Amino acid sequence: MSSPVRVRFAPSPTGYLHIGGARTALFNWLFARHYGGTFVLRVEDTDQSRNTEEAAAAIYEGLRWLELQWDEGPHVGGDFGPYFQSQRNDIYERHLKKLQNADHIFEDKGALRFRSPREHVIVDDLVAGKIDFDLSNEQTHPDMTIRRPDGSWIFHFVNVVDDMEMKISHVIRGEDHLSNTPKHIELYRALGAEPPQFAHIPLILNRDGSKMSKRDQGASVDYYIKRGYLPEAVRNYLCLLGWSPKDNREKIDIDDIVRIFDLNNLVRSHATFDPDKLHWLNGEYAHELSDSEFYDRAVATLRSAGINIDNYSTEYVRAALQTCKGKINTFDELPAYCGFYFTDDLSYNPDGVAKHFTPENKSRLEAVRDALGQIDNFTANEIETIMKATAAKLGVKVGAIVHPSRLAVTGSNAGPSLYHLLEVLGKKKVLTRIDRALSTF
RNA sequence: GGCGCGUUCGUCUAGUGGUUAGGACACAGCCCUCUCAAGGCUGGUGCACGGGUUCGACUCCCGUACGCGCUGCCA
Repeated sequence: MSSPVRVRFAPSPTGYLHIGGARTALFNWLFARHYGGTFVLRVEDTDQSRNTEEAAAAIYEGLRWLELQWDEGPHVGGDFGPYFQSQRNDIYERHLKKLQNADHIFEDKGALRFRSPREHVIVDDLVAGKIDFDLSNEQTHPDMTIRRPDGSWIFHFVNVVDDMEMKISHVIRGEDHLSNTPKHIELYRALGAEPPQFAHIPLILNRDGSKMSKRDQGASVDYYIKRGYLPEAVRNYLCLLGWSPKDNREKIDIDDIVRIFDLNNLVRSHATFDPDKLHWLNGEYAHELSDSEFYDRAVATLRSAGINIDNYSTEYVRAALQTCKGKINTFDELPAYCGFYFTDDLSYNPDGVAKHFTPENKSRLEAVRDALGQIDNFTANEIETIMKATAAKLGVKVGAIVHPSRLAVTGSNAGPSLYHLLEVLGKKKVLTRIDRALSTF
């Protein structure tokens, strides 16, 4: 690569960061990092909406969350600003003048249009390959508008001017722009500039094959932030959509990806977003969080779920959460998983009641209560020993008393290790809960 | 309609003329086990279709079908 690598992510401030946009940003970022280039963030707010900063905030937040730090752009500045199109009017005027002087522009009912040279344009795309577009027919390829009668600019023109002015070397964007590219190339040429290299990456679709749009659940990065997904996991998953390390790895360190990422090995077909795989991958990351990382995230999740953990000692909360570590894939599963630690007002799972709160289990549960009541040193080890001994005495498998016990104490059929959760709850609470359950039989 | 791009298990993908078509998610079964997970093992499902080219096509060419995109004074 002869000229320095400069790429950009150029979203319009819509108030949210689309998951597809996030991947576009990610691929730009990866490419820049791989080649030691510059990643520019430019806000395409040509429609002059008043709340640009507010609407762009979600984009900043999403990019920061994914740790896709931009080298130039809003908040960080740079030598090619301003980085908001709404502030670059004089630049557009200047280039418009150039085009007008060269007779490339004509007026049409107050709007300005660019007169196409009407030739074939070859797009040599890094992903899609060489494509020949025939723009010679005016009927099928009308001259594009570049400015509205009210003076506002059309995307195609400002996008090209900005990429040119900002010395963008590679335009990496969604494939929905592929068909626009020959028109853009005409503009570059008319402005006397060499077009950048183009790389059009395939789109991300929904399960049903439709394009992911704002309305679709999970189409916004914000969705994953709110649900307590891990940014490394989401970022990793996004990398796997349209790109592959080709060695069967799925969970890959971002530094490794930076090392091997390139544009010429991108997949050319569209990808379907698979929430299940993301969920799994998030679990892979969640399971290897350190104890303190897990604790911090868990506490934040419980707080925002409205679970009152402040009535409990730090020691208790810490011990409770420790029994959940490695058991959940995403943090939004946590409140339901461990809520029983933080309330005495349990409701019993109906299926579980039907299955485990049976007449024959009543005496077993009573036996469990009595046995647990005998324990002085109420630890998981001791509890396990006693439970097994009790089962043996009753002549049943330990599972036969574990299930009703779990239901009695947590209200659920699934959860953390029973012996450990009993220890955390403490003898007093455990006995109270078993008695309460017994009274419902 | 025109133009462009695409099509390998349900999904993400590996594969660039000769492979038992590999991996992952999901799914099913088994093992382990105090539940649920995790982990281990096993299993099923795939080259859109039709023509070529070739000794030989998932791989190359041409069509068809289907999908998606563009065709805006949206970005």
